[in-house]
Amino acid sequence: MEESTGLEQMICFELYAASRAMTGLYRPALDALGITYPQYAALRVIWHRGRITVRDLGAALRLDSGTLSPLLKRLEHQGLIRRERGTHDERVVWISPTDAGTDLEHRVADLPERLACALDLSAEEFQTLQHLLGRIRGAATRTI
Amino acid sequence: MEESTGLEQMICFELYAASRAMTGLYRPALDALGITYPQYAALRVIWHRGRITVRDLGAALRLDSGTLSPLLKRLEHQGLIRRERGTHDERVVWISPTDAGTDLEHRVADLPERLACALDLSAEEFQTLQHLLGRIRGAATRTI
DNA sequence: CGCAATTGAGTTGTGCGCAACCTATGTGTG
DNA sequence: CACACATAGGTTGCGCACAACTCAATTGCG
Repeated sequence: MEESTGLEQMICFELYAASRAMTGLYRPALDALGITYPQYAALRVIWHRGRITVRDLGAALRLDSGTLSPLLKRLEHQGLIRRERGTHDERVVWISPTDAGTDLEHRVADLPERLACALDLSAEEFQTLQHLLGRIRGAATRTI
Repeated sequence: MEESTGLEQMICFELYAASRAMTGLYRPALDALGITYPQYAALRVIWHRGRITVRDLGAALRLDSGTLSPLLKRLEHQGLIRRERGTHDERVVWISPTDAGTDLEHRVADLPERLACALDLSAEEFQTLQHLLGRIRGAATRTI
């Protein structure tokens, strides 16, 4: 029996700790590929869309340009993505995976499933969690 | 209908986004008090225990000394906590709230309830979420 | 006792997250 | 057309997280 810390009843803390625990679960696999967890999340969206603006990527990840600009610069330096100024509207920057980036996609194809297994949740629990997290995110972002 | 991003099915991403949304929900209230969310989490434990070593605080928050040392130094500079070298074992540092720190506790007493309300979850959903997050954290930390 | 191994805290370096601000480009209105 | 305004992306600064490391104090074992 652990000593009480007064945090047990705080959903916010559970969320914060669970989120960090989860990225820790991804870390060994991602370290081997030379990318971080937020970089991986960004790549998932880029792979899925094929070609996306920094703005839309930020909307998908809920991250602003202050976070994304340096992150994308690092992915570009690693040769995983390409950045091109839009020709029609020169304010926008289009992101797309390079060949090396697409290659990486195939090497991590089984990662989500492997790690979902590690969590040992039933399909039903999984769905419940997803629903509740969505509602939290909705409520929290709406209030702002 | 939003465009698909390929992240919908990834519980890890929902967790990551929900956690950030939640700290964003706390931000206005904590900004007014001049503390950050991790500082607030640390203070909750310190208030609850009255007196705690850096080691035990780290175990409660799942944070290492690399994160806690500078965080505690900032709380000390703000006059909210005291740091004292242990007399019996001079390696350990004991953390305790100052009068100003205890005062702050009273001013945030209603914060968890206020923010729990903003989430608009039923008591049952709340409990389900707590249980599932606990299992995730357990599974993720056990695997390491 | 003497010395290797362990432990507790701190430091350094890297990469987020986010606020605040900047610049360039585009849009809308009179 | 001119000028205010909005928008896209970038920069700076600060505070986490976490790995890797240092150092001092303590413990354990022959």
